[in-house]
Amino acid sequence: MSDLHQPILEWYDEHARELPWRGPQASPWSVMVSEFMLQQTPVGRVLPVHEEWLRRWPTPADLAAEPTGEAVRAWGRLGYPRRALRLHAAATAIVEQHDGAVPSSYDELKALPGIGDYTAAAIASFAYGRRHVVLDTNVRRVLARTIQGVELPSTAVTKAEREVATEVLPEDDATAATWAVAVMELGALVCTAANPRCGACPVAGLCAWRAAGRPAYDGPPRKVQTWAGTDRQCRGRLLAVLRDSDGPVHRSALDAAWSEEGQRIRCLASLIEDALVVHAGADTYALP
DNA sequence: TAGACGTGGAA
DNA sequence: TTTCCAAGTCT
Repeated sequence: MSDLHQPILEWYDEHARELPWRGPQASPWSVMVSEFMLQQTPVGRVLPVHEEWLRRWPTPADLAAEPTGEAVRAWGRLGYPRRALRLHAAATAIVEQHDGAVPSSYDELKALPGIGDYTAAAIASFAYGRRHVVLDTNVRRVLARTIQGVELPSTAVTKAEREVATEVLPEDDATAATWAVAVMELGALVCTAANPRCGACPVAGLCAWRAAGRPAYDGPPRKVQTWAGTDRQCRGRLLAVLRDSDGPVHRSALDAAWSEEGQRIRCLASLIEDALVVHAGADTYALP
């Protein structure tokens, strides 16, 4: 048993946030919806949307029965709206292939649209108490610091990194599942990327990075996301017009949302290609 | 495997 | 004001 286990498990027991997708009352579907929404989106912005989704669509079948456009609209401003499409597609697959119940195995989950390694492990672990290596950015950062002694993990998950995560995973399913969420929570609340609160950390005394004097990140430059003027910004503007409209909108409304014509046309075409937008009629567009 | 893919809050 | 980035996935 790793020396990290007990302090982190005890810390989690005392400091864990109460979130609607946690605890015994949360359904696997609630967990699944939260995991989709939390992919690259902060908890605070997910909270109200998740509540609305679970109220409106308490089961996968409820969502699957809706047009995909309703999922896109209800996604609101969470960002990366293709996640709404994939969640809808996953719900449809669950109805057709799993009798409407969120599957419990990693392999079955991984086969669903929008579910990669992290999300499959997270749902299996958090919703069903299975033992899995749950390797998200928080866990990677905590292990990079406490064990490897570096400020931040590499860009991509390495084999060695996964081996370390496997080695520190508790043996039994229940403890492994709690461990997974506990390490994530520690990374989210204490061992944060920018200003870690080592004074509040239960394993500060065991941390290799702290012992080394908290050396600054010394790896390849991390890519900076440009934003202004990008296709992503343009697509976001166009989709927002449709999302905020009850029905189809005329082309002129989209023209007003983005002045650069070539880019606007290209982005509208890509939104249609992605099935986030449909050509509703002569010069009118709508959510699918 | 590097790049595309939204959004808004914090420093 | 600008930069960074938050529970990733897909191609």
